[in-house]
Amino acid sequence: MKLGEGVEAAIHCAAMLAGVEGAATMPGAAMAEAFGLSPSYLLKHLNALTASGILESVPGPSGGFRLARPAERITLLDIVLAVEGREPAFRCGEIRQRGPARLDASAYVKPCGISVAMLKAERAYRAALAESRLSDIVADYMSDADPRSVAANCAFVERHQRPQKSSSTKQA
Amino acid sequence: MKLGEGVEAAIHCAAMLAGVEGAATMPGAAMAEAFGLSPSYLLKHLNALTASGILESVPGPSGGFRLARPAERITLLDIVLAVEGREPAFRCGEIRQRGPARLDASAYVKPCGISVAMLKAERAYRAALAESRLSDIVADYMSDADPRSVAANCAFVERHQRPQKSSSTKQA
DNA sequence: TTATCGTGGATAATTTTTATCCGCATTAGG
DNA sequence: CCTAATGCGGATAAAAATTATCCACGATAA
Repeated sequence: MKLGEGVEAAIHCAAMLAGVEGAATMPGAAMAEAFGLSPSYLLKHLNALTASGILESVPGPSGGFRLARPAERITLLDIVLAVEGREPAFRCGEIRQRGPARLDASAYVKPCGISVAMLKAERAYRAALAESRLSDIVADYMSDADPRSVAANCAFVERHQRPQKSSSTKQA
Repeated sequence: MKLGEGVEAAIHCAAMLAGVEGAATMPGAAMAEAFGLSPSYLLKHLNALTASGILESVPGPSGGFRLARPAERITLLDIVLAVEGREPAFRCGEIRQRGPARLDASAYVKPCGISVAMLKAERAYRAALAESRLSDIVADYMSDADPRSVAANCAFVERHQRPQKSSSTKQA
């Protein structure tokens, strides 16, 4: 059982985007630089977040990414599912009916008890992730982390965020 | 996030072994046949269960595998960890300190909040798995599943289990 | 003594993950 | 209008993990 590295990157990016002001955006290349990641591959994950409605993207110069909704309404589960896909980690292959002494299909209408138990545990996992809001992550970071780190991150965001032309959306 | 197919196989095998009487064993080849799996590869997973102390193995003709302790004291977590390894699914790569503006190491003594949140969810997952006992799985199967399936499985176990020479261990 | 079985290592096939690249559409700024 | 910066999507490749097979070996029941 393993989570791809993209999950870590995606969450860090989302947390960083939570720091950009108003409708401003931050280019994917800047975030790749901030975390020492390959820009082209990070874009793949950011695209996944965009496709899931977690991020918004703006093309063109001074384009980039921003959160599609307030950090209060983005959970770690949202991000994990966007990057890793919505399928459960445990996939029942119905090997119970793959043996040589196969019965009629009507003998297997009830779901496999093993699958039920595994999926139940996975619901607990997702429930816990759903309780972690991005805003909590950011708030804890701001209050708990080393002040130097916080300052450095804020400076980075300040330096790389791109204000947007006044569209109808809110402006900081 | 994906679990290997070996987990499903391992749990089904363990559940089947819960049905063998006393100190009797069941050969890996029989279980591979029962579930339509490649015998050589299934053996790998059964070995992992043996190495973790979940199964016992007996070499020689009329050898095979049996549970190393009562099914009441084997949980799904035991099996999942044995097959998938004990490492958490989320591994913090500390990408927060991999950017170009690295700070002193002392700025990163506190664990990354993202990692903390992810690991907390994983503890919930494992706790849920730890509450599923193999004996529960088997009991539910016996009472809920289609009687034809139960009968077929019992017959299979009956046919393939190998009684052991009277060692000091209990005998059915 | 022989045949059956688990053990462990080596190896290969397959799939997934990670990563790179290029052409395209969009758009801010001159 | 032109240019350059940026995201988007697809194709492709490199790397790693998973899945699968095989063989030589030790153990042991018959």
